[in-house]
Amino acid sequence: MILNPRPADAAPAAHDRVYRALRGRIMQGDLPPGEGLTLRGIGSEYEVSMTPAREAVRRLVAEGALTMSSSGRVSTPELSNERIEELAALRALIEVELASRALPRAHMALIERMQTINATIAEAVAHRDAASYIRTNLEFHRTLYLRAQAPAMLAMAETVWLQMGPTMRALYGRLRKTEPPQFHRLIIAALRAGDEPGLRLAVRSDVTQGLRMLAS
Amino acid sequence: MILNPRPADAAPAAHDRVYRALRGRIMQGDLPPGEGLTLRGIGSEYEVSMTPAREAVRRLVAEGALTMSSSGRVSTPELSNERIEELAALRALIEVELASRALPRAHMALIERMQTINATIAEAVAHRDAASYIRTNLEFHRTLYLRAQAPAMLAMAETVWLQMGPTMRALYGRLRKTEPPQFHRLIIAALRAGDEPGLRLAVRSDVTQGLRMLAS
DNA sequence: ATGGATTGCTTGTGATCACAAATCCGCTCA
DNA sequence: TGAGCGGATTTGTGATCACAAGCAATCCAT
Repeated sequence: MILNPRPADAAPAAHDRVYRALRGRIMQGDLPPGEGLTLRGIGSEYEVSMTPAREAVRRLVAEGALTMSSSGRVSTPELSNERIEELAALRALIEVELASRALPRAHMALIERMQTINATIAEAVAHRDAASYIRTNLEFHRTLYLRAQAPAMLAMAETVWLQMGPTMRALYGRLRKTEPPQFHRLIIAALRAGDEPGLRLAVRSDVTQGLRMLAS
Repeated sequence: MILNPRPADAAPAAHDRVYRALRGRIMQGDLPPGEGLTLRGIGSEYEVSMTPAREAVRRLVAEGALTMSSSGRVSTPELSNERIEELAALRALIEVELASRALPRAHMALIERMQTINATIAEAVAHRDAASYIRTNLEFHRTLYLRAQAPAMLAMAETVWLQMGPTMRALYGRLRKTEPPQFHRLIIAALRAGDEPGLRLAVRSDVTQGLRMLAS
């Protein structure tokens, strides 16, 4: 029997490090829509050659986090209103299902953790910190969905988040008077009550909420 | 004004050609689950160097069509029953929505085209041709979903198909007595009648049908 | 002064190479 | 007979280079 087959603490591959860094920045809205990226630029920024930069970018393009022109230039996506509506509908479909599957396994410790995260969100809103808001909001949802024990669905949901990242920043950034997340309280209340229809409605409302900002 | 800015008929990039070829083979079940692939092997098979082969493989891994071990070895995925259930549930969620959105735009020519495809499926079943069955079955669904005018959703659905490709082959391959697709007739009938609830049920049934083969 | 061609720089693509790690094979020894 | 071990080979990773296409700023002609 092999004693130590795990490269767990080994240095992660360069392309993976670059991928994770870029992915994090995109998902939490660090990059505005339409931002152009170059392989050599990414390479020098993370002190690697073009090869790992290319692989990280390719992976993000495959996930829809970046778009690639016919000539190979990559940039953050500028989503049309129709595409935003589609992505919101996908979020509603997948996340309602995830929440529903998580409900039977949601015990008190989880609900309290979500309440803590929700308090952090309220802080971010008060400080007009868009990046912190987006990041903590995603953490709120992910905390719940992890309990669904459905990794493929969660991966799909994260892919959708990733695609909306730059646009979310643009939306929340231009927003002046933001109210604390009202639907998060409904989600927590439904979890407490074990109310599945109420939970589905609350999640759907929370996810679809951002759409109304498009009309502004 | 530039007269001819399109590289439409230009030679597609090598990595893209390799990607499409591999993707097609995976989606229609040419490769069994657990099949190992090597970059140099792919490169020599398609007469390219390792670089395009690596990019094609990376892209497929990002889409879940291939799995990558911690040491970087790639192979077609061997799905657990839990994962298959998840993917089937995702298909049900997304494809029911796609069908629902396509329904108002489904005119007679489309329905007739689907009926033609369905006849081809029956032939494939009669000849025990698993690859042809899978390919034509996907064409049946894609023909309908294209009418939904929802490219992001369709891309998600195709990603799920891709992940199930090798497993589908294993499932249909071991199947002896196959009946022609019963639910496809229900789908067509619901389209004709403009019956949205019936369409949703028929699509959900058709998508979930394959799950029963797991119990065998 | 303005429109259009052209030159030079930037950028992505693909090939090749060096290297380290993992895998696989046969061998040895208990 | 079988488990552990050794080296040879295979394999992925990352860097570098040559090349062609793209893009932009410039320059010239009208």
